[in-house]
Amino acid sequence: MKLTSKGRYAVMALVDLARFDSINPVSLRDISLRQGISLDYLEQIFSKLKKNQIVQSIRGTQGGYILSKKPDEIKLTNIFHAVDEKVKTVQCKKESKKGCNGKATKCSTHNLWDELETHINSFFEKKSLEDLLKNNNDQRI
Amino acid sequence: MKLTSKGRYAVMALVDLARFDSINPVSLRDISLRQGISLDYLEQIFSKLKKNQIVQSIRGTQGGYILSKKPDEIKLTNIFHAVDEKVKTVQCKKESKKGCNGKATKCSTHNLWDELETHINSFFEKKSLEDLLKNNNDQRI
DNA sequence: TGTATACTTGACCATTTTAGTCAGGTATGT
DNA sequence: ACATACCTGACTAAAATGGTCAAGTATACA
Repeated sequence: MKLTSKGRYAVMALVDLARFDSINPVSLRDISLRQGISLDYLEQIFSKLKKNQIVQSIRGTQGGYILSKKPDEIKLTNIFHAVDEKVKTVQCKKESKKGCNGKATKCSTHNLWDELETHINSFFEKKSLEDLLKNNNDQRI
Repeated sequence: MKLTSKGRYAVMALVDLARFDSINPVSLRDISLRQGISLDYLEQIFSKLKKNQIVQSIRGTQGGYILSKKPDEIKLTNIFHAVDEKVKTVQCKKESKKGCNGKATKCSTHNLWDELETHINSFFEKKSLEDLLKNNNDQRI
């Protein structure tokens, strides 16, 4: 299962963006400084967020990024998906002829991981950027 | 967050054990053959399961391992904890003087990971080995 | 008492993933 | 034209993963 800093950074950056993009586009440089995330790494992340239509870019001086949708329309599941944070627990290779671990049948834990993924995904599908914004109103950075 | 093959193997091995240990102790060799898990790796895993009182070992010929408790008393959370599968999503270092990412305050996603961990743990706390046994009655290996 | 079985421990290692860095671009507002 | 800021791809150090290998120790049983 993958749930690492990349996903966390993506969420942090978008929360930052959501707070400031109503006036001007927000440059990655600003996000980098405010959130303490490497600029180069942010660029990689935003490249993916853009491909997935979560943000829009505006080039040139005073350029930057803005959200493509309203914060309540951006679910965490969208964000994680965009940056390749797969909520995939363990690989019981699905499409090989063999079942899990080379056996002819499913391993005894196969269904378990399916259930777990559903459980986790339901969490991320409910949560939106908007929810996180509310949550952090009194925790100014 | 970590949820990898080690945890999956531990669960698979214990399901195997639960099915066969009522008659004789089950040797790791048998589990290795039935489940397709390396014997050497199983030994590492069972060393930890033993330290955490999930299994007991019986040495010598005809020796092997047996469960320390009944399958319905062994929750998945116990198993994962034993083999160091921490359901720890991302490190926002808790006890450092600095907050997350070197900032003075919590990062905007800090609470999120706490909630997620709670969400996942509640899943594992409900599930027991017994549940998995039932689930696999008609999926003989 | 010898021997096979099976647990026990610790060191080691190849591969993959992670979390970036680096070096160049290109586009655009002023 | 020039500063700003996006854009892209290659590269990499460090850590985690998923094991292997070697050398034991304990016990049952013939």
